[in-house]
Amino acid sequence: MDYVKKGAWSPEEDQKLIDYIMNYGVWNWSHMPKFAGLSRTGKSCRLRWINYLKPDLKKGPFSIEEVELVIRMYQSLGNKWSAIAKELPGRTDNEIKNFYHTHLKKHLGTKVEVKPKSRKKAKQSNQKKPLITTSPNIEGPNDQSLDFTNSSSSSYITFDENYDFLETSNQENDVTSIVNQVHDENIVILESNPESSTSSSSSVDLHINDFMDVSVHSSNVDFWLDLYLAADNLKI
DNA sequence: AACCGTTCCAACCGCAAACGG
DNA sequence: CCCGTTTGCGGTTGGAACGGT
Repeated sequence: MDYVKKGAWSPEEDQKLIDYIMNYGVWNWSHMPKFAGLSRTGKSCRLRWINYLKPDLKKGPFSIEEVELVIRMYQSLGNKWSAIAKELPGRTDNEIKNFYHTHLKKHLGTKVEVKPKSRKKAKQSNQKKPLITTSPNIEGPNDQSLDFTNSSSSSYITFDENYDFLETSNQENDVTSIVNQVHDENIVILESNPESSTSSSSSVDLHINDFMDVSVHSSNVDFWLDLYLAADNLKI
């Protein structure tokens, strides 16, 4: 049985694959490695070409529009990565899947953590306030707010002078119509009224721990997206 | 500087669908 | 149809890079 190389591709292998496909095109993945002078399986060659070498691939971080599209399509299609990829030219199913698992999965529908830049500083300063310093949406002189107005819909969470929860608002998801509120020293759990005008049920958990991490749980995509965009803008 | 835990992504694997003789 | 082969898909993982101690 012939030796078959596995693992990371070398630049030389990449060049052989590119040269071969540019000259002869793709005709049969399982036979072509031999002709291209590659000790790889056809499967490996196909994957390398589709996910990394194809000239029309878009490289670099996902744009806000792409992130939004991935989130919305995942909501409607689930883990149909290839179907989602068809809507994002230049992005591969593997790339979208990786992006989802590394950046979105831990947040979407479960939890968003907006962390302070330095836990040490937060602890030293001994200040019980969120370390997010976007232009505060001031409701009163002593209020502190997390402001998400830099995305299309306005959302904010407001704290009073003791950094206790005051209110949260979202243009599309009116969580101010709260029917249930559980509040202990660290956690505020809010549940919006499922009977309210918005069709999507939602809940928001606000968690403030000793280091002033702020975590928001939401099953609402729009609300989550606001948080994602805010955090992204702040490079948190 | 060394170590260790975490994050991220390229690439693998197994399986299913599609193809074609 | 049937069956062997090829292609495509989604889940998983190995290891490099990074950050914290």
